Amino acid sequence: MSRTDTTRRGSRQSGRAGIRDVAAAAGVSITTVSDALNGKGRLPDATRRHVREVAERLGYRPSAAARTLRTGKSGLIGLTVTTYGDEPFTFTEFAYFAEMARAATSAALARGYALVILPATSQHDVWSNVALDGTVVVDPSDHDPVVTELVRQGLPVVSDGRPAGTLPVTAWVDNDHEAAVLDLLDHMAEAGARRIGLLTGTTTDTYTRLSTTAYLRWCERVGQDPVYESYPAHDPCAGAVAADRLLARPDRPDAVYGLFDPNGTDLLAAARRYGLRVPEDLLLVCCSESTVYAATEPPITTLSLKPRRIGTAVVQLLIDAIEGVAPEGPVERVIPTELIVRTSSQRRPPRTTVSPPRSPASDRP
Amino acid sequence: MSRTDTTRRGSRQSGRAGIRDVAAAAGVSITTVSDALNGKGRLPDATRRHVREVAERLGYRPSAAARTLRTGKSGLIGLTVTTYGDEPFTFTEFAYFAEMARAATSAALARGYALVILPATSQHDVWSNVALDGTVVVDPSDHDPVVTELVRQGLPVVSDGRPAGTLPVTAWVDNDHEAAVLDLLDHMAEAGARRIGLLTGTTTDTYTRLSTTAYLRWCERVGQDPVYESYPAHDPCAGAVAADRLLARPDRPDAVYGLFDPNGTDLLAAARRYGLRVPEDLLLVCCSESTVYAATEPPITTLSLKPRRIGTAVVQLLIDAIEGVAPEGPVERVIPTELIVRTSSQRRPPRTTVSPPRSPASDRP
DNA sequence: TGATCATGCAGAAACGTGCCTGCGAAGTGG
DNA sequence: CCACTTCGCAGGCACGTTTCTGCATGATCA
Repeated sequence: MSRTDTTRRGSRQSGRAGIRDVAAAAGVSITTVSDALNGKGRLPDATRRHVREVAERLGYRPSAAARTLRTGKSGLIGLTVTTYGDEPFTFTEFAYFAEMARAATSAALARGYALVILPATSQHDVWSNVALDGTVVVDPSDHDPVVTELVRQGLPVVSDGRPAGTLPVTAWVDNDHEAAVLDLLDHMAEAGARRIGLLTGTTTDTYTRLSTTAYLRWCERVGQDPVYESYPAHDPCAGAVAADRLLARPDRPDAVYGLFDPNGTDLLAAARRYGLRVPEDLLLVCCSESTVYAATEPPITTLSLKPRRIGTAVVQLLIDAIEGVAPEGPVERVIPTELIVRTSSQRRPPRTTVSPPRSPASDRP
Repeated sequence: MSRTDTTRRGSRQSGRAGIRDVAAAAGVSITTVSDALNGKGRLPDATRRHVREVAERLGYRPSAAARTLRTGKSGLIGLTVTTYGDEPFTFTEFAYFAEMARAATSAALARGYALVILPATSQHDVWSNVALDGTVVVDPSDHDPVVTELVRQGLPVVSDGRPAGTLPVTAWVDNDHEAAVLDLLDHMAEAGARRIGLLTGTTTDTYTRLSTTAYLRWCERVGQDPVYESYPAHDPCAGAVAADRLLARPDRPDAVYGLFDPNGTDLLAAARRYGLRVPEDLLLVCCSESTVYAATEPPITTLSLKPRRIGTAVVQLLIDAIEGVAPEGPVERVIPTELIVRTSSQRRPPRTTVSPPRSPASDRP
């Protein structure tokens, strides 16, 4: 009677073996199978081994959907990238995102979670079609609708980038952008820069805003007139144009810091166009994670935001919150930046000649 | 009676609104809500609008887990990267993977699917914890255990890279590696190469094998003795050493093709060490998607495998198979490669002088 | 010897949907 | 006026787990 009930519709209906099939094959109940496989309940080792063996023989894999429905945990976390403008999907366009996403994926897997990459501007379809335990949001805008929707659903949200305003994130991770910019400007000034220009963005995200105000504060402190050009960061052509404008100004700077990844090559090209030598006539620093700048002529000093450490920290905090390990109240974590000094920001480099046969050691540090 | 039954345990038990809450609030049955929201059944527009409005007001989002359990479709597809050796997660180490993953993610989202990146060597935990509708496998090895397990579960599997042996994949996408190598060797021979060397790998994956045999065939055809060095592709240091060995040989080649991404810089460094000028004394080509090689001294000719097109094609085929749009039998799709010719493989370049003020046009084509 | 208790397991209720079945009411043709 | 179709919607089962509750059985103890 009970046997016919458990095998109600035949054991091979859906092709895959279910927990009922295992129970029938092992001659035990569904409960016993579940307990044996999950290490719960009070079962003698003999039964446990027997059930495990039968499950193995049948190639049983528990249904992730059913488990998620029952337990409320899916083991999936989302990684949201806020796409600029109408661009379809600019992820990995910048090396920062690629590095950060890689570290986040690794960190998630190490703790038994899988990571799903979702653009913020995606059709709502995809968002509600995947069961998430929590989400990492990259650079959320003020009053971000995605974030508010997620917290309304009761999901923990950790942001890469200090949230603007009163955005109710569970935790956030960021660099100290202001300190980084101040430090970097000091570095250029020490290298002999008299008037430092800035290549910045027109967007209002936290990174752009903090970096720009830090620049303005620094200018005020040292008594220099600000010299900067802004452009929409998502448009690479606009970046090249802005770089050109900056060097075409009557009050042309003798050093420039570019906030975005492609600014280095753009500024280098513009400098060549105006016959400016780097670093003799123009000091150059840009914020980038790209390895390209180790191989340019000359190599360009970059500010690294340490995306790997950020990606790892963000995921750790998120999983802590999901599993309830997190302390009370919002958590903030600041990751130090690193200035990778290369030729472009040293007015008196070790070798100022354009030596063709460089030593191999200088290529692979 | 029926009302108390539907709201059995109170409507606010789990915090989120369920379909029952919507039904109760709208004064209709669960079936009607489901039909109204999914556009099924026969309902007058008035009821449909009313239900949609109530659902919107309550902020109702259907449970992805429940829907997956019911329908059997999760809207998730996996992207497996076969990690080399014990390396934790070499994904995006090579630009090829990064580009391919990005294109795959985009293509999946465009069709309403989300993409999960999973390493093949991960603990089985993660694999069975996420409900996948199908999987993309990158460069599966012969008799790949992951692939066989997946097809045993009845999931469609599409591979990037022609499967070796009788691996039962649903479809595959690949370049014509043999044709690409033959074409590329011809190109170098036309540029004046007399003896072309090869930097290859010790692994037995399809890409390495096909490329190497194509090289050997070409050598036989033109009557040249093969000159090659092999090394484990996952070890960057080994690559540098192998490049050095190749140029240190008594029968030193006057042209080299490197199969892997970092080979270009490695060979360039080795050439400098031996005082060889590129391209005057040594022609250089390597297979890479990295933009670094546009900016090296000199710029290096690369073979692009078009990872974006591959990533897109792979996902399209997979989703076709999932949705049953696919034709009978295995599908094969060959993506053409592209040889990006730069200075390193042209013995008589347009400008052979090291002109300092290059024209801006040459930087941004 | 009867009461108490740990042990080993089975029953069954959820979890939140989708969809098949079916039932009353309203319209329609003879 | 009756059979018959169509419309509009409700009931209820099933998806495959986890887990709470509970029931025998043998062991232990007063």
